Amino acid sequence: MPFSLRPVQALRLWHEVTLDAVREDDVDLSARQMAILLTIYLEMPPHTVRGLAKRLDVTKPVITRALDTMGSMDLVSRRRDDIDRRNVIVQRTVRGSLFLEKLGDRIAQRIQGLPP
Amino acid sequence: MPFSLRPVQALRLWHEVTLDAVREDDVDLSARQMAILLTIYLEMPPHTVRGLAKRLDVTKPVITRALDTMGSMDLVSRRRDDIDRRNVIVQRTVRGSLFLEKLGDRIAQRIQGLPP
DNA sequence: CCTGAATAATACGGCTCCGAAACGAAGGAT
DNA sequence: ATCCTTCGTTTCGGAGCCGTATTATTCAGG
Repeated sequence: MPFSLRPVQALRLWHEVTLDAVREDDVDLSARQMAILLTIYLEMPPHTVRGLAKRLDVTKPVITRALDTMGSMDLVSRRRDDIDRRNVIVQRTVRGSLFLEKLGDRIAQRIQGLPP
Repeated sequence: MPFSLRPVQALRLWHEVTLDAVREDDVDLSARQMAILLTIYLEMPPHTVRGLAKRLDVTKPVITRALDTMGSMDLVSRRRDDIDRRNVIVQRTVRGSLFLEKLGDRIAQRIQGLPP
């Protein structure tokens, strides 16, 4: 039996999780940055700038800048591809893993508390 | 029986919804802006700058700036409180309602498609 | 080699956003 | 009328981010 949720309940879930994140995290990521981060951590590697740009349907500089910012926050890291040195491989970090782990726990916890 | 979800499944849900939003919407809201918008639309009015700042645990200029930006996007509107003219009342707009309605539908739809 | 394609990064002008501090307008108390 | 508080906004220097266009590096094919 699939779990279903009215849109307004879904919005409340989103609201609670977002509110928690704003209050407890020091980082304030945009939707684009969050999408990039989640793609890197959830989808099959390798991740390149071009691939991410295509996946999100945004321009490449958007990805480069987001990686600059999140790299300086130590949420992701970059290295050159040794096989094709034009490519940049985007990699996970310990801090990024912890950040998303916390987010996942928050969402799961909030879903648990929803009306049946 | 409460619906439960592993954190990694919860993250996948978040990922899919965020990815949809990035690809289909022209607006790219930060977590703070989204939290403000959802608070305005889901919680009991009236909403003031000070109240929102307290709710999100951020400074007042953060709220003012976010309202500037989202106001120019026609996602929210402001008017003076006639009773206490120091206050500013934050109000919903048609476009904001449509935006969040779309988001709620997206989340509900993605939850439906999750493994049981 | 040399040329052309592909990749990521950068330059640009313009806008948003930051936290801390100062500001003006309005209300409350006496 | 005069303080004092409250509220939202603005200012400041510094930083991030936008899309478009350009650059540098690398690869692939003749």
